[in-house]
This record gives sequence, structure tokens and C-alpha cells, in this order.
Amino acid sequence: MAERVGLSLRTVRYYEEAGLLTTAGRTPGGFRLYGDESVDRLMVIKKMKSLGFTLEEMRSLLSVRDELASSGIPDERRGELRELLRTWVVLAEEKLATLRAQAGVAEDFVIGLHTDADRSV
DNA sequence: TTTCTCACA
DNA sequence: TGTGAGAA
Repeated sequence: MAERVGLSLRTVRYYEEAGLLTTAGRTPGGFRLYGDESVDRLMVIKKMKSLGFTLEEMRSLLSVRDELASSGIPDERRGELRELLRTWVVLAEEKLATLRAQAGVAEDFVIGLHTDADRSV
């Protein structure tokens, strides 16, 4: 699984210990078994990580996702979960706005360096 | 090659 | 928030 998603073995196990990942059981010898949903989860985790979300935040979002995907949820609870998901959308959009602003700074900086370089010829 | 645990940053 | 090392 670590190889599939491009994480170290230690990291994948650490995420399990941190409650972000559930194994689909073990072999008789104790080896971890992973299902396809583990790939999904790890992709979400990787993206959130790169955006600077904490493990706790990942846990939070993943649990909402899980519950929403489970069956037999009362409509009222469903509404709550949808609402929670919307707050995550907002948080992600905030990250996006911050990064865009940073990209703008980087762009200006590079342009400035180019003009410096050109002038110094 | 895996697992777990303890230490370390 | 991870990683390294040792032992089983």
C-alpha cells in the first residue's frame, strides 16, 4: 500500500496508529490487509497534508466522509454531515486563496529577478 | 519482509 | 508529524 500511494511504510503505519486508516484485517501471520478504499483515504490524506491540514483535521473530514458513505443514516444527520462537508469546502477554498496569493508574490519576484538579470548584462 | 516498540527531532 | 533501529 505504501508503494502504491508513494508513502513510506512507516508513514502508512503511523497514519493507522493516528486513526486515519483502518486495515481490512490481517493475514494469519499478522500482515496488514488493505482494501481499495485505503487508496482513496490515503489520497485524501496526501492532498490535505500538502495543504497543511493537521492529522486531526484529516481525521475529522474522513469521518464525515465515512459516515456520509455509510447506509441508513437519518435524513437529519445527513443534513448535518452535508453542512460539515460545506465547511471543509470553505476551508479548502481559503487554502487555495492563500496559495494563489503566494503564487502571485513568487511571480512578481521572478519577474523582478529577470529584469535585474537583464539589466546587469 | 513483516510486526511492534522505544527513542528522537 | 513522522523516522530509525533493534528484536522477534
